[in-house]
Amino acid sequence: MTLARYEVFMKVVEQGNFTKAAEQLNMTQSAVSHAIASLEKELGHALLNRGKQAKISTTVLADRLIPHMMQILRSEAIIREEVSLENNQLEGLLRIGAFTSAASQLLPPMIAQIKKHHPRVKVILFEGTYEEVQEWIRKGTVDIGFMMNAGQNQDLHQVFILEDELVIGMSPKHPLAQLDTIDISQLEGVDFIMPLASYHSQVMECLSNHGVTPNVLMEVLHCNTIMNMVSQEIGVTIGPKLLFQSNEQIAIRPLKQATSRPISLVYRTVSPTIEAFLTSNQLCSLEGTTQSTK
Amino acid sequence: MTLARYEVFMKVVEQGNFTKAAEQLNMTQSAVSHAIASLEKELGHALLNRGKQAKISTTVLADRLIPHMMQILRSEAIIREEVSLENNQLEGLLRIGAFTSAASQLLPPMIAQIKKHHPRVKVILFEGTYEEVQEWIRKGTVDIGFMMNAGQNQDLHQVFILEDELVIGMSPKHPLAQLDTIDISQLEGVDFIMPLASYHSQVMECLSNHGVTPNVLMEVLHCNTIMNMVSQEIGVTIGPKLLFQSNEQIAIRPLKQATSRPISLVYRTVSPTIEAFLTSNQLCSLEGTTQSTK
DNA sequence: TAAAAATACTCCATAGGTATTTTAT
DNA sequence: ATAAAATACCTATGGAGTATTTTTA
Repeated sequence: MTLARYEVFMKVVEQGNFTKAAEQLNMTQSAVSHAIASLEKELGHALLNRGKQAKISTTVLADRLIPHMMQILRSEAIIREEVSLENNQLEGLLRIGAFTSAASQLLPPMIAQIKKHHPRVKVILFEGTYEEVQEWIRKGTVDIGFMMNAGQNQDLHQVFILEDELVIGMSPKHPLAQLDTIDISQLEGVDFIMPLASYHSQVMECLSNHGVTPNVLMEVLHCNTIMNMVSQEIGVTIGPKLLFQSNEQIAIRPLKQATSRPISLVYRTVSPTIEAFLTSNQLCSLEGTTQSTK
Repeated sequence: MTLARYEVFMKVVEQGNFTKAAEQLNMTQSAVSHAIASLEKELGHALLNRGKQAKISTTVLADRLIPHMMQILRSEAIIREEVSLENNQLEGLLRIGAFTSAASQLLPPMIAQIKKHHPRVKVILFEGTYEEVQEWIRKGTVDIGFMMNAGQNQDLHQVFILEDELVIGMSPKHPLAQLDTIDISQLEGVDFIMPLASYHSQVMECLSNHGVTPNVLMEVLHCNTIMNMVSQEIGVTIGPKLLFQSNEQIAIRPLKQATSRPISLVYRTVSPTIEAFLTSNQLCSLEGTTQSTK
C-alpha cells in the first residue's frame, strides 16, 4: 500500500476528473487510472461510479473512507513538516479559510509575518462566506480559518482576534456623516444599499430588531461594489467595521445600538505550520480557550 | 512511501528489537533493517539511536513523529474495518484496556457478545492499573478502556457502565458477617488485609477519612491472593463490590459510609469495531455524555 | 466526433528475501 | 562468544510511463 494512491484518489474526487487530477499531480492520466484501479482492486470494492453518469461520483463506501484517507494524508503532511522543522527550514502547506473582510483586512499582514519567518511555507487562501469557512474547518478543507461567534465549539481550538462591530458606512459628504454616533432609527427611510454579502443576515437582524426600514435602493452581492456605491453617494450601508476601515473614501460611524461579534481563528488540530502561523503573529491558543491578544 | 514501513517502525519501537519485530510481522530481520534504513533515508534523519547503547532508543525527532505514524496506522485500520463491514463480515482488532475487577467481572460477557455478533473481530485485552488504563486510552495503546470517575474528560467519548461501591469482604463465618451493614468504625483494630492492588489509594482514603486504623496483618498485591486470604478467615478487607461479587466464599457487606464511583467505558475516536462492541452490548454513547444503561 | 477513461505493453525502482559480515555485550 | 544489526546481492512485484483503444456525452 502506497500512501500516494490515497493522494491520487482524493485529487480525483476533488477534481471530479481523472485527467485534471493527473495534471495537478504531475503525472499521466494512465497512472491515475492505474492508481484508482489498483486501490479499488485491493479494497475489493468500487470507489467511483463511472460511466452512465455525466460526472464521476463516489460510492457510499468511498464516502465512508474519505475522511480517514484525508486524516492519513494530513498526518503524513505533518510528519513532513516536522522533518522540515528539524532541518531548520519549515516547509509545508497552510490552507486558510476566510470571509471577505478578514481576508482583505486581517490576513495580508498575517501572511506577511509567516512568510517572513518561514518563507518555505506555502499559503493557500480559501475565501468564502462565514458558513462556508466554518464548514471547511469542520471538514478539513482548510487547516485554520476565521469564524464569528466561535463559542464553545466541541473540539476546535480557537484564538480570539478582535471584536468586529457593525457600523454605518457612507460618503463623508453624506449629511449623517456630521454626527459622531448614529442612532439606528435615523436610518428610517434613508437611501440604503442592502448587502447580500456574507453579513446580510446580520444586517437584516439589526434592522428588524429595531423596527427600522431604510429605503433600500438596491441589493448588492459584492463587497467592493457596495463600497463603490457608497463612496459615490448612492446611499449608506451597514457592514462590519473591518470591511470599511481601510477605505478612505468611506466615512465610518458607530451605531448607538452597536452589535459586535468576536472574530476568532479556529483550527481542529495543531500542526507545525499552524503553530508557526500563530507564533509568527504573536498569537497563541490555550486549549480551546478564548484568549485576548491585547 | 508504503504504509508498511510505519508499521515496521512502530513494531520495532514497541519491541525495542529488530529481530523480535521481524518475527511478529512475519518477515526477516533483513527486511526490517531495510525498512527502517529506507525510512530514515527518505526522511533524511535518524529515528533510532543504535550502537553504543544497550537498547534501541528513539531520537527526539522520532518521538515527535510517532503519534502521527500511529494516527496513520489507526486510520488505515479503520479503512480496512469499513471495507470488511461492506462485506457483511466485520474484521478488525479491538484493544480493550481494563483494570482487574472490570476485566474479570464485566468484560467476559461483553467479549462474548461481540464475538457472537462479529466473530472475525480479534479482541486483545490489556490489563493494568486504573492509571495505566487511563494512560493507554490517552496514548492510543488501547482503543477503548474502563475508567473510574471519567468525569469531563476533554475529548473522550464515554458510556456509563455502573456505580462501583467499596464494600467489606470477609469470610461468611466472620463475626461481622452477622450484620447487614457495617459502620467503618467497627473495623477499628480488626484483623485486616490491606490491598496494594489498583484500588489501594481508595481504601486508604476511605479509612483515613474516618480516622479508622484496622489491624493490618499484611499488605497484598494480587486480587486473587487477597480473596484467598479473606476466604481463609485471615482477616477482612475492603474492596470494590465488583471484585468480590462472583466469589461465593466471600461475604459482602455494604459500608454505612459507602463511597461509590462510576465506571465508564471510554474511547477517543469511534471506529467500526468500537461501534460494534458497544452496540452488541446494547451500549451507546451520546457524544461524551454520561448515559445510564438501566 | 471529441474528450475522457481504460487497456496493452514496457520499464525500472524498490520492498523483501538469502546468505554473510560486522558490531556490541 | 553470542546475539543482534548491517550489508551485499538477488528477485519479483507493482507503480508509472508511452501508445493505443474503448467508451460516453
